[in-house]
Amino acid sequence: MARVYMETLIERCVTFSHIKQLHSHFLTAGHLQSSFLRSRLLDRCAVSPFGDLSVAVQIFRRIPKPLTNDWNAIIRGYAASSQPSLAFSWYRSMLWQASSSSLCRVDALTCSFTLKACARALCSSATAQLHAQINRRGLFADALLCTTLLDSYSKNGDLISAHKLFDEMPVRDVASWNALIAGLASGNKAHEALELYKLMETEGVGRNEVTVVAALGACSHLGAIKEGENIHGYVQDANLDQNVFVKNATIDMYTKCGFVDKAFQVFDQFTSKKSIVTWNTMIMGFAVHGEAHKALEIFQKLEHNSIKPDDVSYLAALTATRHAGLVEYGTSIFNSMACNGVEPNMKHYGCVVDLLGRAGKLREAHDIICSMSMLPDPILWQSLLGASEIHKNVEMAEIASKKLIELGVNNDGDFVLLSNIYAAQGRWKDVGRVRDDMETKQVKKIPGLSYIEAEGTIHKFYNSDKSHEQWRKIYEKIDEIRFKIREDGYVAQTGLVLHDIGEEEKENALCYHSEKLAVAYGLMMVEGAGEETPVRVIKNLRICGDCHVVFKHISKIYKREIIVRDRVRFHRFKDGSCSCKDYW
DNA sequence: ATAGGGTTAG
Repeated sequence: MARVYMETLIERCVTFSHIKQLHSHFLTAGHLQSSFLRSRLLDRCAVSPFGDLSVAVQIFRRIPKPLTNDWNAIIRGYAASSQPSLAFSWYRSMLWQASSSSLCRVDALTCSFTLKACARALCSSATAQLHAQINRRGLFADALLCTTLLDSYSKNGDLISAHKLFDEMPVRDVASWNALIAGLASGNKAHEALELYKLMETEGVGRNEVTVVAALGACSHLGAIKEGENIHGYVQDANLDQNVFVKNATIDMYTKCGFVDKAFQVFDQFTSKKSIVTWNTMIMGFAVHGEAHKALEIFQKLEHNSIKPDDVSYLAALTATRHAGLVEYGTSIFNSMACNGVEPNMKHYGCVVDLLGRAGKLREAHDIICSMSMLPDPILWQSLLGASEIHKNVEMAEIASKKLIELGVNNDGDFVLLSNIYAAQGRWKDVGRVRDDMETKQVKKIPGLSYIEAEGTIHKFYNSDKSHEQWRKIYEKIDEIRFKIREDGYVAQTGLVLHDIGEEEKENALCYHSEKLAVAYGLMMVEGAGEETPVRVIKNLRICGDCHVVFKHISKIYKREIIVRDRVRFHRFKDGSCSCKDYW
């Protein structure tokens, strides 16, 4: 039989039994002598979803003198497997073999597959070694291979090397740009990602679906709605909007920028096939905006559309109940997971512990942590500690703190919470002890940071920050706000201040919080704009309780909607109340 | 000939 025909047969294998039949046929017909057909079959067996890597390895072992492509098939299989790091040992064996045989040599594909393994196994040292190999073997001009290398640097978080490589690459195409933009967007360099995206536009480099997905992701991170809208506009102009990845990224962008209704509009008008991620993104979108009923309605629609919810769907639904305090609903969802074939993971536990704890069921939350079959991670105890603070339960707080100390967690927030609980009861001696602990343990403090987009740039504020060029005006604005909200009945939440100092000093310690500075600046900037323009602020930590009260007053007195994205959810202040209904 | 870049998550 002709080789071309056999090749077609390999391509037509869609079950494992096809592969096995073909393999036996090859054996009897002597086709395994043909290195071309052999490596094609090996590749199919090693990487296709219905294949079997261990069988591929068995076949490989029986090859007396494996050639380059036989090795490549196995390395490719391991790179795509659940143990990508095993690809490295195969790569090393191949290198060794190649040094003593003229039948196999490390080529561009070998490097490409091994780099894929580096990206998946998060191994930056191997990435650098491969980089050296690529240079030594004169493969640097290969644009595809260089992009794979760039991607591996990106995924390993080495954005400096990724960027340097990008600058040095002799040939770049759209995929090279995409790899770097995606790396920057997910590596806490979303701003640079958008800069690069805009550079693509000005340099006239063609953008595609992958480009806009990465750029939209950067907007989601930043909450950069203006740029997000621009990209969405481009998506529509360039007819990229029927791609499901693009849709999902767009929905997520509108959600994370605070416009969940707009996100739903995009979701609702999406006529081509939704993926499970589309559904999950929308459920999570409503969940973090506190719209639990809409989130859960969509969660139930999964069933009506005969779509099996996955682990993220459950997490999103649990998140919805968590932010709305729907304890019974949440518990029943949690308990139904295992029956529906989805085992709860650490994040599901995190959600449920928070749900119960926040609702004041501290004992139940504690018991769930203790009943877990896996080792509970520190976040669960942190969550219980946070709930203990809300419900002023010293005993449970001490249990949780003790666990955290045992686990060697040195997070300033935990110490602050504990000291908060003592402070709320006037136990200043205990407060002092916790403070001393913080000193001796050299706990690192994450500073609160809020930022706001105005006139196309991002303005950042820390607590009591005076670095903004308009800081005097901002502080004057805060004085004005304080005066007006006092008339509206505001009383400072001085119980939130940790130090044993006078009331007036406590109030002063609160009033220049980063989120207040950002909101005050935002109010100044939208003064001329219509009432429908909200002030949108993003904070890296959770919003402070006093700021929460203040923003409710502001939204009423200044007739201005304020949208705050904190570390875990959105707060929308309107007409004197917040979308979280004071439950957070 | 065979290879590269993408979405949701406490």
